[in-house]
Amino acid sequence: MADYPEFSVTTDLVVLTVRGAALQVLLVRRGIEPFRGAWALPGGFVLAGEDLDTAAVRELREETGLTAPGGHLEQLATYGEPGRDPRGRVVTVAYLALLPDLPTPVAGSDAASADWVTLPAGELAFDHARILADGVERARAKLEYTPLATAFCPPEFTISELREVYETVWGATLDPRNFHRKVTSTPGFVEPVGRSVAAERGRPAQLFRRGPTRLLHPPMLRPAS
Amino acid sequence: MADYPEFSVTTDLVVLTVRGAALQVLLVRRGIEPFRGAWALPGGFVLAGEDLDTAAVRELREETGLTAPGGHLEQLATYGEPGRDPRGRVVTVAYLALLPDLPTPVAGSDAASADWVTLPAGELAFDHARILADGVERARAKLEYTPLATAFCPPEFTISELREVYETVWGATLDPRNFHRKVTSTPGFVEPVGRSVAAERGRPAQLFRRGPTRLLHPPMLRPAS
DNA sequence: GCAAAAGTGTTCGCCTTACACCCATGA
DNA sequence: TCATGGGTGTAAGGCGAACACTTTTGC
Repeated sequence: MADYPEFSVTTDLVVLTVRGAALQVLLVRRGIEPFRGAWALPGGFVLAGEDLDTAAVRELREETGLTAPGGHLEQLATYGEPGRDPRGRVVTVAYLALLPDLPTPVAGSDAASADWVTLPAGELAFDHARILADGVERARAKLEYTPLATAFCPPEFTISELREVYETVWGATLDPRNFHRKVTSTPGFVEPVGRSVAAERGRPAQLFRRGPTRLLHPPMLRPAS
Repeated sequence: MADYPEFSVTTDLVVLTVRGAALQVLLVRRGIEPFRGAWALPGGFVLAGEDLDTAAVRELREETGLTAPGGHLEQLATYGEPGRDPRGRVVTVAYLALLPDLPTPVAGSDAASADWVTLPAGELAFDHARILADGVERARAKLEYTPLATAFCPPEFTISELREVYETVWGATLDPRNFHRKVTSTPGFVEPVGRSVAAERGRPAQLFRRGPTRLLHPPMLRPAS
């Protein structure tokens, strides 16, 4: 063991949400060098005796004040190119988090300042632009064959809200009628709550909550580019 | 940086191949403690100044003597649970490699001994059984929507050979006629070489090589379980 | 009633499936 | 000529895309 090089290990988070009609990512302004003042993904060093997943959850809570109830957190990929951090040899295990649009704004507790930024998000510190791009691509792909779009929604939601998530993340427009039928006919995707909610205009929409299925059969199909 | 804990980083490889009608994984017998004498995934420590991908390619070459020409190598996932290595805090970046059934047997150059083991592969050192399971699941899923099955085949192959790869990895039987039509009609999946090869019995089969497509439209469908 | 959004019915065409059938070779 | 595997034709059924149509609300 002593013959081999030592690394620092960090977890960085690609935290995505859908607000209005925009896909947004949680970014922090770096308060220290390197890249002081630049936007970066939230994250930090893994502590001794701490699991990688635990570190990611802790960073998410520290940066956003949330524990992702109803949200989703998964490992994305690991980045370890020798020159990627000027401070030394740092390996970053990136995580992807999908959260509903929470009324609580970001409380930058220990970060200099944190904010939601609409994509595309311009220049980022380190290789975070690439990590962000990988996370967005993963999210787009996973909407097809998993019910993870519900992670962007509150616990109870309408089919239209769910459709807006798909349209925002994919940057496409979907037929409301066929989307409704597809979602409600896919076993275990959503379950009716039994109540309705009045919209600003038009017929009230039924409320649904997420179903038990973790994999969609058949998958939702992204329109041809 | 000095305030944060130091880690060792390794790359471990899930190297899969299809031989005969069996899905096999490359395993090594550990020559040193811990887990001396047990089967383990090939791999080793990342060197100073070495990229993670580069380390994976190096380990693959050192353990198998191959540079995976025509094969496939991708990052799988990262495992960093505190107690997973009794020697200390080790984070392992796992890679998945898909290789054709090479005439060259495994040359265990610096490993104690390496061999192909038919799945399922019993007890493994560390948490390698879980890493292996993750790799097999990734391979099964990727055959659906990518042309990676060709990574298990030699540069030129018949449609029947490709079908045997699918059948072996999925553990399912596929209709030869429909499989042939599906593969040859999916744009960019395979390209005809123009030559044929005589089989032991029956009509000679046309040879194909892999096409340029990286994503299958439409995907190959796994039969309902 | 009218506008607007929710939700249903129906048709068309493509793709999968199942399987009949023909082709090319060795014995 | 027969057995065997390679490859094509074709009809039935399922599903997605498109869109007409009905339902339920606010004004």
